[in-house]
Formats: sequence, structure tokens, C-alpha cells
Amino acid sequence: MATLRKNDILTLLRAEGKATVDFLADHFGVTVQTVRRDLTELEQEGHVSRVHGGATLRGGVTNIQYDHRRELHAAEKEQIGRLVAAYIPSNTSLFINIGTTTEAVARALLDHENLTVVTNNMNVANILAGNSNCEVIVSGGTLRRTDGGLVGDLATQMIEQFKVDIAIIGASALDEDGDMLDFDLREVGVSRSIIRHARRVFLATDGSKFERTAPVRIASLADVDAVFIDQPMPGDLAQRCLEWGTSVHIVGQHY
Amino acid sequence: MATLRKNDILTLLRAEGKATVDFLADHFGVTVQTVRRDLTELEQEGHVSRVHGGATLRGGVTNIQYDHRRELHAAEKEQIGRLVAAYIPSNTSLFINIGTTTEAVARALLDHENLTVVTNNMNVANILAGNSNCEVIVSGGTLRRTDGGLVGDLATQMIEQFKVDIAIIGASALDEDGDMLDFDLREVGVSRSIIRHARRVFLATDGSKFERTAPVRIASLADVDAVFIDQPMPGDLAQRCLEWGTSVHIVGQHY
DNA sequence: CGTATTTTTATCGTTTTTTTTCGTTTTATC
DNA sequence: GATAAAACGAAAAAAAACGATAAAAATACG
Repeated sequence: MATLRKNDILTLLRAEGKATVDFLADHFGVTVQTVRRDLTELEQEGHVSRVHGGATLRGGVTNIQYDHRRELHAAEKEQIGRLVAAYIPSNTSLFINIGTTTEAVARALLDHENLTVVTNNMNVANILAGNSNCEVIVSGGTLRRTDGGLVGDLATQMIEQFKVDIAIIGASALDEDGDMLDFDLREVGVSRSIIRHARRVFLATDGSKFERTAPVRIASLADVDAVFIDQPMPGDLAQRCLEWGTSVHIVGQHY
Repeated sequence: MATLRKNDILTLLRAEGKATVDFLADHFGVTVQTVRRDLTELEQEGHVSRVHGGATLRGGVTNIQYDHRRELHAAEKEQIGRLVAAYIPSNTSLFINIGTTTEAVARALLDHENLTVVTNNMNVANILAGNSNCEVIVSGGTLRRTDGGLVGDLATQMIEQFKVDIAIIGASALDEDGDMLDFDLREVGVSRSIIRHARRVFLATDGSKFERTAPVRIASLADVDAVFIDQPMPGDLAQRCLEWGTSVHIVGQHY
């Protein structure tokens, strides 16, 4: 239910960015319980983020969605990261794309020697800055705050100036036909460009991506050389990957 | 768990670069243990780097030499940063170049509205990621670990695709003839390109740079529109700037 | 005016956060 | 390299914030 007070709370939050429950209760001359109810409702409506003791405007300083996304399946991602890293030799040039799983790969690459890494992911650049045996080349682009990605034409343009040994990409979703999907058209442009400018393409993803969907098609699993995943693929996709010549590497399974 | 205080700590760190546990405890009126827990959590969330006695903003390049350089004349740099920020209106497009003083400017810009900032400095990008009113465009380039700079042809190439209202540059050294100097030839190329592709050029520097020297000449003070500095310039340089039409703004002196 | 509905407040047990208190580790100084 | 001071983490106690529910107040409506 919309009330005058809830609107006022929103305007106040827009001005201040944040407010405590006590302050709001005092300011509107109501009890804290009333304020709490207001804030709970505003949170459910997606307008504010509730924190202990108060609330902040949604989309403010902290990025809840990304933090949450990074925590999701964190253990699996670390395993996938290590698995991919095992297939990356020293003295190699790499693309590393946007995504929490690709960041896990970057972390697993901290001990590798003599890598040249091109990335459009600020987090990957920050991580690999810690490996002094690794030359880090950052692609240009517009900084997307939600995930540290560099996107847009500038990123694509820049990537086209390289040709690397291996590209490591992620995907927001996968479907059982073997298509890789994403949400942001601008990012898909970058991903396609990365695939074109790499000799081999590795997809790093966790199995939960099969349970999600996204509107834009990046490419087919037929276009990648290897898939690294934490659980077997659904349906007959494993068989089709075999036909496509796409090797599938599953965490914990050694050949 | 997100709290109001943890968000505030983050904004404070973005503005200051670093903070001690004692200062934060005093500032928020809580005990040091509470601050410690906050910082530990923020570290686990990947937002800050914990150091003995306090914390620093994460993301960035952690380099002892660079950290030391950043602490050098830190107070002066903050003042210069605020001074420059006062001359930057809202709704403006900016270049921000490599350098500890330019980073201080970025920190002072956290409250500005509607900026478009192009930068080849990873630290600046990380700082301004905290200002959601600001579009951040990162130039491509090879990551230089010593200072988070993006250098090389790629950076130059990318900068040439822009034309901004104001460029904010620094310099490693200045001489009494009014020449700006630097150490790295690759960086000088970028600086020159930035000067060419901005309508106005601001030099932000501290007076100690007159006591240092460097091998490569970037340009003359005659090529910049305004100098922001913490102390009067030596010799007859102030007079010559007047002849060149280069305005000089000194911290603490109001006109 | 009286009743029904919504909104707010009061109460209480539960959860979360903060502080207190300890021994341990790190850093600074001689 | 020894010693003192500062900073640290862990655990228990205290305080604050929380959600749920029922009572009270305000509002709506015939």
C-alpha cells in the first residue's frame, strides 16, 4: 500500500542516500515498528535496500546483486577455475572476459608464468596485477559498475587488434540446445569478437546456468573448443559436444 | 551483512584512500573491535585491503613504492585536488591522467554530478566507480603495476577517439623554464595525446616537483590553460605564465 | 451514529549487533 | 635481538534491532 509517508521516506532517501530507523521514526513522529513496516514494504517493492538499523537507496554504493552473484556457487567456481588453469600452459596469451567464473579462473592463474592476458574485466585486471609474471592488457570501454566490466564499441574495437592463443569466456545462461546466452547486447558483441580473435576458446561455467535463461544468443557450444563445468551436462548435450568436437571437462573427473 | 556504517566506511575510504581503525572507531562512535569486524567483513567481500592498524581501498595496484609516493605530500595533494574540483563544473567531460595528484582530484570529484570521465589510470577508475553520477570510460593499454597506469600505443589510440572539455594531467617533474617532464616515454606519448584532445588543460601538481627532474619533456606550461599548485612558483615563472596566458591557482589564495 | 476496515502502536520472544574481556600476534624502539 | 606498546582475534555478555501478534486508534462508509 502506498502512503504519503512512504513517498516521503523515498524522497528523503534520495536526498540523503540513507537513513536509520530511529531517525525516520522521530522525523515522522511514529514508532519504529511503523517505520520498519514501511521499509520492509519499500524493499519488497524494490525501492530500497534494507540494512540492519536503517535502509539505503537501491543501486547506491554497494552492489548487492554482484556481491550476491559472486557468492553464489563460489566453491564450484573456484574448482572450475583451477580446472581451467590446469589446461593453460605457461608462455601463453589469453583473453579473459567478464563474469564471476572467469574471475575465478584469473585467481587460479596467479601462479602461472609468463602469461599475456587481455581482459575487459576490471576485477580480473586487479586480480592479475598480483602476478608479476603476467603482462596485463586492459581493453578500453565504458565501466559497468554492476560487475566491473568494460563494454561497448571501444572494447570490441580494441579486442580486434589482438589474436591470442586461448580465450576464456563465461555465459549468463545456457540452454539444452547448446546455445550460450547473455543479457546485455553490448556485452555479446564483445564476446563474439573475443571468440573470433582467439585460436582456441574455453567456456568456463557452472551447471546452474542450465537452469537460467537470457535473451541474447552469444554463440553455440559448437563454436568453442572446450567446456569446463562442475557437473555433467543435461540431455544429450554431451553427445552433441562430442559430434561438434567440443571437449567437455568436468570437475573431479580425470581421464 | 550490510550495515549503514560499512557503506559509510567505503565512501570514506574512497574519499581518503585509507583510514586507521582508531580514526574510524572515533568517527562512528563505536569501539575498535566493531570497526575491526567491519573491516574484516569488507575485506572478505573484496572491497578493502586490511593492513595493520587500518585498511585501504582495494582494487588497485598495491605497490610499496607507489604507496609511499602517494603518502608523500598527501595533505598538499588533497588540497590541490579540492582546488581543481572547485573549477570543474557539473555536466562536463574529463580526461584524468596517471599520477598521485590526479588521483587526489578524482577523490575530490566524488560529489560532482553528471561527469563523463575518460582515464588511463586504474586507480582513478576504481575511485570514481563510487560516484554513480559519473560515467567512467577506461582507456585500454598495458597495465603498469607500479602505479596502475595504462600505457602504450593502445592508450594513445583510444584517447584520440575523444575530445573532452577538460584534461587533468600531472607531471613527474617541472623545471624553472616551465617545462613539464616525465620518466617514461610511453607515458609522455599518452600525455601529449591527452593535451591535443582536450579543449582546456589543467595541470595539477605540488611544488616539490620543481625540486625533481626527469628526462622526457611532455610539453611547456604555455600549452596548458591553468596550473593548480600548493605554493608559489619559483623564479619568474609566475610572470611568464601570465605572458603565456596560463592562469595559476595556488592553494589557499582566493581572488 | 455505528460498524467494518485499515493503520498504528504496544508487547514479547528471537535474532543480530556491539561491547567487554581475555590471551596472542604483530610492530616499533631501543 | 630483546622488550614494550599497540593491534589483533576469539568468545561470552550486554544491548540494540528485529518480526510477529494482538490491542488500540484512526479512517471509511452505509
